[in-house]
Amino acid sequence: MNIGEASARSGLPSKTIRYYEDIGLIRPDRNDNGYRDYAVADVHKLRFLQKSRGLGFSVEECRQLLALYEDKSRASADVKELTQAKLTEIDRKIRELSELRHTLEHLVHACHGNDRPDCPILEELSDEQHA
Amino acid sequence: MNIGEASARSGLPSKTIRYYEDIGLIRPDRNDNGYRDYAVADVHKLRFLQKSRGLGFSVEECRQLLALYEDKSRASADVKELTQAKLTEIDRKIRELSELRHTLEHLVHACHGNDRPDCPILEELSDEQHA
DNA sequence: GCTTGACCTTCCAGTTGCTGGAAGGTTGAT
DNA sequence: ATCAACCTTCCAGCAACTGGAAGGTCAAGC
Repeated sequence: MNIGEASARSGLPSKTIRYYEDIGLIRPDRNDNGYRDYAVADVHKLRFLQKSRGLGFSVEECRQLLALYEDKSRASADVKELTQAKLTEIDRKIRELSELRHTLEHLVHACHGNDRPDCPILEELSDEQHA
Repeated sequence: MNIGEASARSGLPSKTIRYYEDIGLIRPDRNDNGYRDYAVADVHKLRFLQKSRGLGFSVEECRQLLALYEDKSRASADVKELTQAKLTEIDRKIRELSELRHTLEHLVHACHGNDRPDCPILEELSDEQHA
């Protein structure tokens, strides 16, 4: 499929997809006319990239995550260690998002308007992290 | 407190903290010697920024989130709408992180080495998102 | 009191990760 | 055949830092 369809299916702008090719994250085929030709597997990788980038992983981290999937020898200790590190990071992010969610809910439901600055939202958030 | 301590307490590099001041996210006092002087509340904001940036929110989104906290009139419909939008976004991020976590666990425990490319990890991830 | 080292300051340049636009080729429909 | 809607490369610009130079401040030790 052409880049336009890959874009539509992955949720990434064509520009970004070409950029990801530039930096070696994906390697689509080329048609005789010079157009890029994306396989379904490429779209899966692009969706994966779209999500992991949106979740605050750097491009290099995304490269590692993709490598985890592609690495033939991913049963190795190295790969398991890296994966475990990423799992820990993901758990932390989930925890932080839950805290952020709690904070915003608190803002909407509990602190409507006039009880600030007694409303110690950011303090709470910080304290939780300190603990 | 000086920027060094604010950095240590917030987890943000001093460089980044100065940058956040440049773009108007925080406004620390200045001592007579010209040094920036951070209050505890500033550190809370910085921690907040450190987290929300790491969770994939843009600086502009972080500015909105901070504004939600600071806005005197945050009981207004506008603010509630924005907050609700952010809550939806946070829920999506949490869901995506959970999927990513599932994928990685699958990589470590189920697909050790030789059962690829039958192991349809990215396909799964994509399908879940399609649904 | 003077030096040393660890702070702090500003400013400017470089990097990462896109993003927009120009200039031009391809394709499919009218 | 021409028109719109694709695609191509290339180059410039923006967002969000990041590093380094050049220099001021401060507390400790001699």
